[in-house]
Amino acid sequence: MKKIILVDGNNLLFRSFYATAYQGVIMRNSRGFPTNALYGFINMMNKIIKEENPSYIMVAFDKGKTFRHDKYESYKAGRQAMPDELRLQFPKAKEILKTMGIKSYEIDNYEADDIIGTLTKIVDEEDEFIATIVSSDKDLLQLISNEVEVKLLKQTGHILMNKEEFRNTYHVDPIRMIDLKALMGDSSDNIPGVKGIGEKTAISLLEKYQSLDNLYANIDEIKGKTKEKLLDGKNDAYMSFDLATIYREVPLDFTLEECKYNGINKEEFVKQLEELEFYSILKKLDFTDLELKKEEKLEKEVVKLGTIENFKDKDFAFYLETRGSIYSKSDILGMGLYNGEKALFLTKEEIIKYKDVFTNENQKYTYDLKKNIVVLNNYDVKFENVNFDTMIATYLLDYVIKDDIAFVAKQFNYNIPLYEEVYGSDKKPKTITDGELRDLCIDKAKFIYETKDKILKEIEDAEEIELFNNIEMPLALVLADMEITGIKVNTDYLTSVSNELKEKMDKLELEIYESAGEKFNIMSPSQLGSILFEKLEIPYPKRIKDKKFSTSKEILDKIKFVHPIVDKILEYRTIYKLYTNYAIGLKAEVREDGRIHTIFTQTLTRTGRLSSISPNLQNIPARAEYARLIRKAFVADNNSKILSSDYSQVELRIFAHLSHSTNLIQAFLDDKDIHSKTASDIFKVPIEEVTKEMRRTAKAVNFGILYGISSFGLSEDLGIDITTAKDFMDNYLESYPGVKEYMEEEKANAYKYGYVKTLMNRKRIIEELKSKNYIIRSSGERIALNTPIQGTAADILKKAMVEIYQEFNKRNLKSKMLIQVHDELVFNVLDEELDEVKSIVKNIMENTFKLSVPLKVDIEIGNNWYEAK
DNA sequence: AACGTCACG
DNA sequence: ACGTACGTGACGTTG
Repeated sequence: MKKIILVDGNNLLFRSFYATAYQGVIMRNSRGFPTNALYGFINMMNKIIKEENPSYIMVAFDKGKTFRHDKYESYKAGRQAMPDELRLQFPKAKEILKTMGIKSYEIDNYEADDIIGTLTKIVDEEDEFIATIVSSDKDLLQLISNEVEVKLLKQTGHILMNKEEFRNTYHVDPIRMIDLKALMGDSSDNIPGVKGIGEKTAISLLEKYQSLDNLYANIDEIKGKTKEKLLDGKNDAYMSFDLATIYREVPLDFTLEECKYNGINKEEFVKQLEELEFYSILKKLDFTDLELKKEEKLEKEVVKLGTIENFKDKDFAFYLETRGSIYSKSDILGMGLYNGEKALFLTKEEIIKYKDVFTNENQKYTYDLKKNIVVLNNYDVKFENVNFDTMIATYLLDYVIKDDIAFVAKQFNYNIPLYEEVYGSDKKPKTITDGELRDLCIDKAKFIYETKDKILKEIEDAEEIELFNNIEMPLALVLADMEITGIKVNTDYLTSVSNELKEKMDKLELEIYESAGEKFNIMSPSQLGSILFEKLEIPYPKRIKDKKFSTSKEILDKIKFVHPIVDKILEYRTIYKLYTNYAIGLKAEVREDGRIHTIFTQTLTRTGRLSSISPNLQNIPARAEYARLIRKAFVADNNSKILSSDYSQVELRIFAHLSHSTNLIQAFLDDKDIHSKTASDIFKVPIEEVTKEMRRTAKAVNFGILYGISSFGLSEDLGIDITTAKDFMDNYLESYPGVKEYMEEEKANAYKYGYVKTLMNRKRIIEELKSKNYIIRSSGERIALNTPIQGTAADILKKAMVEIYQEFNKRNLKSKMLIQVHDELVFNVLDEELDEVKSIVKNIMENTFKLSVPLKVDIEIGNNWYEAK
């Protein structure tokens, strides 16, 4: 039996194009040719070859308007014209296939589907071949037969759909995919289907009637609204049936035998990959028999090398090259400098030797200033008058930052090799010569220097210059200081906690094995699933999706009364997490100085928040009382206290301000307990009569508002039914006039401009709103509602941090800001400075930004982080 | 490397 | 009808 692989080429190119284009990123080579679709396409073809080791393979493409367009005007009308960036990549894809030894085929007036349909028809009719179709388009599932299966591509990986699998999923034969589409439609192809009928209804109807024809023949058996919809939509249904039917009589001028896989022309393939500058793909190929040319610069312009003298009285850009993903644990490889005329490479020793150039009066520009400060602090190298950081600037402009300057440079058509291309992976590290290193560092500095004005102009145009100059740039210095300072940790305490936890775990483990009647890996969701739901036969409390049992807390909570093992597993997990992630994990991060130095990533989140890594100090247990004890490990220095200051309900206050809801604003002016006040409003009882339960519910409603509410989400969160959740929401909107209008306006503006802004003009582009997919679009709307709130809160705390830092410096205080946790700041405060610091912090945090409601800050003091809360 | 789970705001 | 809350990071298992 021979097997042929049939690939839907259009589908593959579209997918890989939009995989990155959707984020606003279109990869190009150094000549500006777009390459992102080809990148995914080639990787996918390589993967297919590797997985299938095919003897026969062909790739089909669409060509011209099809007979479907002639017949139905609206066909694919909803689809936007193909972007130029994608269209340009098609001919290249076909060239590459040729080089790969893979037949590609297209014929005027037919789509790739039709070509594949015709070939599988041949496969069905003869006896020699079987076929595997590769695509993410479910339409092709109609071609499944005894001889034909579909590798249905998913976001990651794929599902192999054969006749049996299809029947399991849709409860009808594969050919009924057409009938299914006729009923439910397909928005991406503008196939209307029957209005009001979705997948669920369509499947259940077909399960009963098998086909569209039979359904309409027995239409009188159907009652109610569904019948009405079906009758109203009968024409649409038959038109959709027609559109969804793959045409299987395309006049092909070749045989299956002619789709033989010829094998790759390596030399030519390498040339093509080099032209596209796909060095990472090149590297993965095992072409040891070929002499791989190093990335040859196309007539690379020669940069004049200078001496340190050239940088003593001119503005310049510098880039510090380090090796290692976490800069605080990285090696310094050197630094590139560029001043518009001359370039210079400095070794680590030279950086230290010439450190004065970094503190002189000249304007300086870099990429990731904070990294420079932190890494070189150990060598007493300081930085002054660095007023432009490309990483921060492009972050504010909502470019995609991948912590790698090369990634940003690519978006400005600078072809700097990615970190991984230069240094390889942890597993397969690559070496770099001194010359390569020098050129690389200089290229990076050059990129910073040459794009600075352009980027600054973009910042000004986006009205983000104040945010940039007064908040984000100074904040880098604040964060650098926090990272350098670190927080003192009581390691003995962590050790005793971990011993205690280990004991508990061992005990629980034995009890669980006994209860289960066998040993198994408790932390393996799949093993745990079979123990609970198969061996112990605990009924699974939810509809089973694709054969897999979830063992999430949500599920286990539902069945914990059925079997005593469940509670033990929940407890085991809690303790396990505390043990590995916190007790052991944190201890491993303590440096020689007895302190933990986290890294605050300033350019990662889409909302403007910081994040914290290695370790993450923003998710230290706070909610469960037992777990909170971990906080005792974070202690004050000698003669000091830990001071924690946190904003009370900052996001709801911002929401009150943004929505202009007078009722909400008044509640904050009166300093009411906001959740009780909300409870009193939605349950329509006086505030004194609000019960704990009502307050808890109201709190969830308030969260829902901040996240861009849906009644389903609220009902899931509270474990109530959707109608009740909807009632709560309606009552809320009724009680707070203006809120609904505000939310509608915010969404409308987001659609209009394609982005939203915070009160300090931080901008977030929301690509999701352009999606044709309802789910993605809805998610975009929630983002549009939440980002101004979460982002403004981030803005305000960042502004406060900068002012507090500057005030400490001005007064020569020795107390230090240590940690930021989104609405909380943690300080080490010297005993004699306690009163002064307390008043500075409270005053600045509450007054740094004026809203129509007051900002309220609570301050706690203790010997460790646990006590200061 | 991706997924599941769970810690935080 | 669709399938759902917003923003993160780290761990273990599994393919």
